[in-house]
Amino acid sequence: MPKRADLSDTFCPVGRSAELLGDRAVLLILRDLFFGRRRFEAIAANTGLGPQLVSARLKLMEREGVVERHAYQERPPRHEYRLTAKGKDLFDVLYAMRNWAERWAYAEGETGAGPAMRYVHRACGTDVGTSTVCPGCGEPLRYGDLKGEPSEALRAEQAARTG
Amino acid sequence: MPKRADLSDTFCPVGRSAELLGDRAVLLILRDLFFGRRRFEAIAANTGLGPQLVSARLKLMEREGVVERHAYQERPPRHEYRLTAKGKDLFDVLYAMRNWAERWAYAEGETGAGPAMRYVHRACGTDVGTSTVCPGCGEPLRYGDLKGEPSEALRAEQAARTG
DNA sequence: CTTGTCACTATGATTATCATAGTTACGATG
DNA sequence: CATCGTAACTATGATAATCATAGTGACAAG
Repeated sequence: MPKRADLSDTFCPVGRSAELLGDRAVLLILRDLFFGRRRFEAIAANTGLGPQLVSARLKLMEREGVVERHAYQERPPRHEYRLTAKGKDLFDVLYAMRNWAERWAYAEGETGAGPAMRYVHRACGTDVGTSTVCPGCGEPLRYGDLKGEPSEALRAEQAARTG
Repeated sequence: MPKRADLSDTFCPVGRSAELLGDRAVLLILRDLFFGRRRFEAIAANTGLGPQLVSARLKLMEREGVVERHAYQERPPRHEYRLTAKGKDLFDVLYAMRNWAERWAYAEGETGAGPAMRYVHRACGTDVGTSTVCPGCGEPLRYGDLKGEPSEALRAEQAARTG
């Protein structure tokens, strides 16, 4: 491809987000980071992306300020990647994607009974379904408010990928 | 590229969404459709994408059931593209992207005073800022509840692109 | 001193994307 | 009736991103 058009200076907010988020690899890496996977190899294994692509995208995300590279030990040198505040604030986007998929992207009963990924509001214990506001207590849902529990099908799939 | 890994059968909901939404062109086309642009040429002009790419993505989106091709006149044959219910339900994703960008992707005062795109809750007239719940009346915000008003900077940019 | 782990980098084949130009179907203008 | 204009595309060739696979550097353990 010739260099794709740059959207980083458009005044449209969706355009600016699309520069970073309009990329499969970035979305998958973000998903893993939100899920608590911080190490390079773990992300590469679970996403199924090649190490070159993971490396390139993590560098991009670091430049964009959504992740931070952090040494968790010196000898041998080992690093992990953490979401910054700007990165954590992408939770709403990923959660909206999840909600949409749960509503539209599965065949009847494909994940057994219930959603592929169940979320419970920590504060009140309510299963939030696919709402942006807790159906129990009415509070808007933010990053950290929810406890996710993967369905049996999803757990099995992840186990197969990560060995 | 070699054929990229297929995510349409993963059990992860973010993965399933990423298959469609992890693509700049799809996001830009969705943005335009939400904004009321339904004609092929209008979308191509405003997004800046080539007609080949717009054509390919609209076909993909039709296969995925998020848009419908609709003839609005017979002679000469003219078509427009409309969001289906499944497509309209992507509003939360685009809105979350917009909110994130408004909070993080602009330099101080870059769009003048206020956001690049202002949204007002139709039901109560409150400026919703970057919330998912109306700060005035507390209602969750859905597609159709909001009236968008582009900033002067954004209006000028769009006018320049669409001639 | 060989094997193993983590975090990458290098290489080559394949394919998506862009810019530009061309096509089809018609209506309107001169 | 020949040309111009518009909408909605399709065709072509150059360029660049992606994938699979293999390899590197730093260390630790056996």
